[in-house]
Amino acid sequence: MAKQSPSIPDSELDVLKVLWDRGRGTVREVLDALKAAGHLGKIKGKPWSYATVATLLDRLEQRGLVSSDRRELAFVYTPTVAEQDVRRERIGHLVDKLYEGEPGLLVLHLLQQHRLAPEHAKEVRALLERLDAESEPPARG
Amino acid sequence: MAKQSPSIPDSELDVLKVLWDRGRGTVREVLDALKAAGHLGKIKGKPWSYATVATLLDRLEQRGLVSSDRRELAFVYTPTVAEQDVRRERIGHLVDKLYEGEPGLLVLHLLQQHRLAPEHAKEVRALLERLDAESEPPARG
DNA sequence: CGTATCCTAAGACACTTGTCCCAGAAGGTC
DNA sequence: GACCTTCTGGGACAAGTGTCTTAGGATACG
Repeated sequence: MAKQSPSIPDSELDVLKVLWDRGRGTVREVLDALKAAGHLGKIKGKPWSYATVATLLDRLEQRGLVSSDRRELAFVYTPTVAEQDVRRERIGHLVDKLYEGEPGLLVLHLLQQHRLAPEHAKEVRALLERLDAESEPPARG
Repeated sequence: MAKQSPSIPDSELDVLKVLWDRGRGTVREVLDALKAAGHLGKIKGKPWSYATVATLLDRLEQRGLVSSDRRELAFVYTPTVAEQDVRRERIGHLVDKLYEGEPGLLVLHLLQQHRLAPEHAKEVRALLERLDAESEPPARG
């Protein structure tokens, strides 16, 4: 056993997101959800075919990221990883690749180059203070 | 101008980073730098061969991300994109794919799940206050 | 000149990704 | 039972990536 998460491809991620949003779904349901959301393939620039979604779900299952369960006619797929985890993995990768493993640098860049919604900025400040207080030694004299 | 960068592959990024660090370099220099840094291929898990680095530099040139200039014996490669830009592109992608286009959410996640070095935390707080002050009406009284 | 070096060019090759077609099986309908 | 409809299964195939081999040109050195 080596590594089963060679970074999920974008297309599979799109499928996975639908499952995260809905909890579970069949090929057809995922396809419809994507269409409803106006999703388009990155190469052909048009909505995926049923087969494409099926393949993607299949590959996700091979990666162990979703599990399938046959009910009635169709397989129902359920994610076995949390969005959290995938996000964490992606961030980790990005930070390692482009920010020398320093999440702080990424944060700085985000703040400098991407204007965030004010409510997020507020939350960020609050969170930061909380963390600050925690990590600080109880300044005991 | 649309997008000529269908996301740089990781391997090419590794090469590009060396060029960013050193300003420029030949195949051999990049190779040596990577070896010195203990870099290993992701599939074979061993240091790249000269040819691999050459291929990667070549592909980078095809993408228009580095330019080559023959001096003496060897080609010298120089990056034509700034690390900044690549970082921005990557972040944008990540934010779009996993954070509904909200950089603020990413920041929040980073702060919650990745402990950052205290000096970065400090900088972040400072930066945030500055931004805050700027965007706020100069409530001077 | 002959040989050891180092460089480039060209391409090979396996695996991954993006995308889809088609032949059947399973179930419903009259 | 003959027919749809919807699913699954099993490829297929072009591009993109990761990695290397091989052949050959230029340089350097005795």
